[in-house]
Amino acid sequence: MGRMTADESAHQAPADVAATPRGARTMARLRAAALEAFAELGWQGTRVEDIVQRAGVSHGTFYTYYENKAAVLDALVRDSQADFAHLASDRWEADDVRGALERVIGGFLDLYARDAMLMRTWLQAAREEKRFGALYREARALFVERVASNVSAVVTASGRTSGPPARTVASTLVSMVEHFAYCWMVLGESHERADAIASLVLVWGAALNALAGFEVVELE
Amino acid sequence: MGRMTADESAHQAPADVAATPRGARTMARLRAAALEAFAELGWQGTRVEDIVQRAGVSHGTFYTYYENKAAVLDALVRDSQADFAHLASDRWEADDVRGALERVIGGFLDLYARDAMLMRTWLQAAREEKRFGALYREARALFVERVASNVSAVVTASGRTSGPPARTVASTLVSMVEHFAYCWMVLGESHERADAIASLVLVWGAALNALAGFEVVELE
Amino acid sequence: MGRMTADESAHQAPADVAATPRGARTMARLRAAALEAFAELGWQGTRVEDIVQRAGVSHGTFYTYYENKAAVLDALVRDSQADFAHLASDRWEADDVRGALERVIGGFLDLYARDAMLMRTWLQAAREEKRFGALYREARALFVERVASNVSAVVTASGRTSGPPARTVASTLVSMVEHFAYCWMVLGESHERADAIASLVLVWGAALNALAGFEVVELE
Amino acid sequence: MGRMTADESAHQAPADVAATPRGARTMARLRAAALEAFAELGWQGTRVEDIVQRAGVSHGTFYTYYENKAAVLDALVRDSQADFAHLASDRWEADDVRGALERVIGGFLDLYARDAMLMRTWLQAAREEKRFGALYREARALFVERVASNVSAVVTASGRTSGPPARTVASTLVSMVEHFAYCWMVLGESHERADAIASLVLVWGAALNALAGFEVVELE
DNA sequence: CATGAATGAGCTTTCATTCAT
DNA sequence: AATGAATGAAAGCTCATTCAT
Repeated sequence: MGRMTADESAHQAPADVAATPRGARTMARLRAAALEAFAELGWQGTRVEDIVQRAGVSHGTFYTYYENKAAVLDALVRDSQADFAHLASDRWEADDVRGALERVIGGFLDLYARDAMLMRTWLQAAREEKRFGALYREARALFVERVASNVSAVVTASGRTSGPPARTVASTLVSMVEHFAYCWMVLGESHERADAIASLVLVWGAALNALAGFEVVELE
Repeated sequence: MGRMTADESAHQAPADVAATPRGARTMARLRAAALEAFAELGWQGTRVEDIVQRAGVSHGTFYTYYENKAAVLDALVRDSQADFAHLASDRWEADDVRGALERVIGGFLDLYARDAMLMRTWLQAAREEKRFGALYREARALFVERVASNVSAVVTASGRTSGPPARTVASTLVSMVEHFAYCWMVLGESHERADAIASLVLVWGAALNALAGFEVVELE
Repeated sequence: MGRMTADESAHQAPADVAATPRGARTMARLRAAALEAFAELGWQGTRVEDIVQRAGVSHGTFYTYYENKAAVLDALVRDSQADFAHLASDRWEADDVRGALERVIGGFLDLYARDAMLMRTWLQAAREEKRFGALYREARALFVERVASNVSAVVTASGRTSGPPARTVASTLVSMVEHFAYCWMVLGESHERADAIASLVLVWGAALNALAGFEVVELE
Repeated sequence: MGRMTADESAHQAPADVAATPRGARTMARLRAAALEAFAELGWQGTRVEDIVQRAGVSHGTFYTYYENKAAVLDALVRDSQADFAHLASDRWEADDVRGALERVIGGFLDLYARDAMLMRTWLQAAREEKRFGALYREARALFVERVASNVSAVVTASGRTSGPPARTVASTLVSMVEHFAYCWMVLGESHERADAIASLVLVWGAALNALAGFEVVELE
């Protein structure tokens, strides 16, 4: 979901610090250590000290590569979001909407599972640092817009014109997947993967069918 | 949604400090000042200093009434959640499921609108303070459980037995309303109230119909 | 010499922190401790820690009264400069120019002796902090301007019109007294007070006589 | 003015690093870069990083040539002061004292103008680093002593014996020229070169005449 | 009940200097 | 000779909380 603006990526470390293999190795260790620390201690709770300890480097070295802990998180989130963005860009083929739903929802949940700790950290940071809040809104907006455009296509094809705006519907559907994933994988609500996908596909499918006025998505 | 546990309410101010009218007035001013400060500065950004300044009392006075800023937020959230809990406890009558959906969804959005700044603060705090995280999970669990029980009743009445578990479906539906409300009223995503309710009722209704296998909720 | 501008005094502690006698006492101790620390350790060498240790208060207390070490120095310098400013404002009476010179030069040297360590600190700070550099230029400009105006009066009375501008002459004379005092009392150059005054008065007097074309200042 | 003591020059780079043409070039670039950096950023404000960037060499290379930034400044100041020392060593011929004054004062101002940024840096450094403070006092002492000896000669020739000691008078006169030059060329006080020389020669000349008791220096 | 001065632990960031390559 | 990654000490400032008045 989304992509950095120039401003947001402005705080990256100079490209040349990792020019040597040694530098690249240290940078990678700092990244991994940061992820680990964020997972264990949370965004707030993580001090630069916690990162460098896990990376096994000195305090000062951190600042050779990242301006501050926000810069490391930024780098981590940017990579993760690139993968999410792929999902959003898929078009739903009219003859296999169900398949499209399964792919986008399943893919989303899988990525979320992979990056759950990162998502948690990002959302923690987003509550307090404008930078990450804006990034979140931007990433979400992209997702909502792509879903809205697919929903629109389905409804238009069906000939229906009434009903709530596709953007609002898309916003509710995206909210559902996103927050469900958060509650499941970050807060620890207990669910089976198969049930989760079945539920989400059922709700999305039923909603699309209702909007279209006939069975666009096979639910049985 | 939810209710304090003994442990969480343990840090209330001594009952007697607010016994006098003067004490009660000071306490009320601190509450109002805290809400205002949280809204303006966020959970992190609010210092005890910011609260007492707005309340027009001295620094030390704060601690006469509340143990720390978490205690004020706790009190504010507790009151707000009592209202949310009412919504969750409604049973959906079989002959007017649509009406029930509209009441619970509409009521939720109205309460959320009233307390949007408080919700924001609470969620900020929940990301970093165990106390509020637990409170959030508890409140949410209550809601999910009540919705699951209503969904179950609808499905059972229809005679269907297959499909995803009611608890998982309920979790997705509750996630949808809750996060949509957050994105709309806290993050500032732009929506019309009527469209919002229409969308949410449509999705919930369609999902219930799909689960039940026939039109439990009239959608036209 | 000179007076604070609004901007320069902007960083003063809030007036009310020293409202109580206890607060006033602490503030005075911090001032005295700062002066002592500056004298011993120099501007650069003095850490807030050095000040609070000498004052016998905790680190945090310092920041209740002063924003940083520059703010204490500002306060100290402001008071000192008020005294210097008095000297500069004297008009030289035509019938006792020598007396006027002795008063202004002697007075300057006495004040400088009293505040030598403060002057040293101020000048150290002025080399690196714009705030104090500007303050110094301002204080000096006031002095030069007053001297120039007195020199002008003497020359005009004499009927002479040629010669270098009074402002330039005043600048050289003020430089002489000021830097001589610095080298003597700060750098430790060895001089007798009587010789110092005799030399300075001799040079100023001779210069005035030369400008006026006859003996305005009696030198024998 | 002045010359290094063994101790102060002890920290020179090993003689052989600049033995090769390449080494000599790098060293020269570091010198020039340092001067530039000091002028732009001040003594405090200049980091080794700022110097090597301007010189286009790596961080580590700096330490091949100079022990630290003080060592570069030391080298720069040493060269500059050699030129000042020439001025001080001139004897004033009895039949052209005015010419001697014009040469020494004019020469001083010209050198000061050429090296104003270096003087500023040196004086900044002198306020905080003993090494440069001592160097300054030494350079100044030499100047004062030479002037005192010339003043003495003039007075002795005149037959006068009373009056303040030549050393004290010389100290005031040297202070005047030096600090006037600083205020003019470093602090930016506005003066015309001709007026500056006229004023300074007038004051020195008048002082000498007063000491001698007759017109040693023609002032009209 | 109210006041507000005092405390001090805690985290961030900078940069001179070293040294393995 | 040159490189540049790594080091780590050092200092500033904030703010929740206490407690004497």
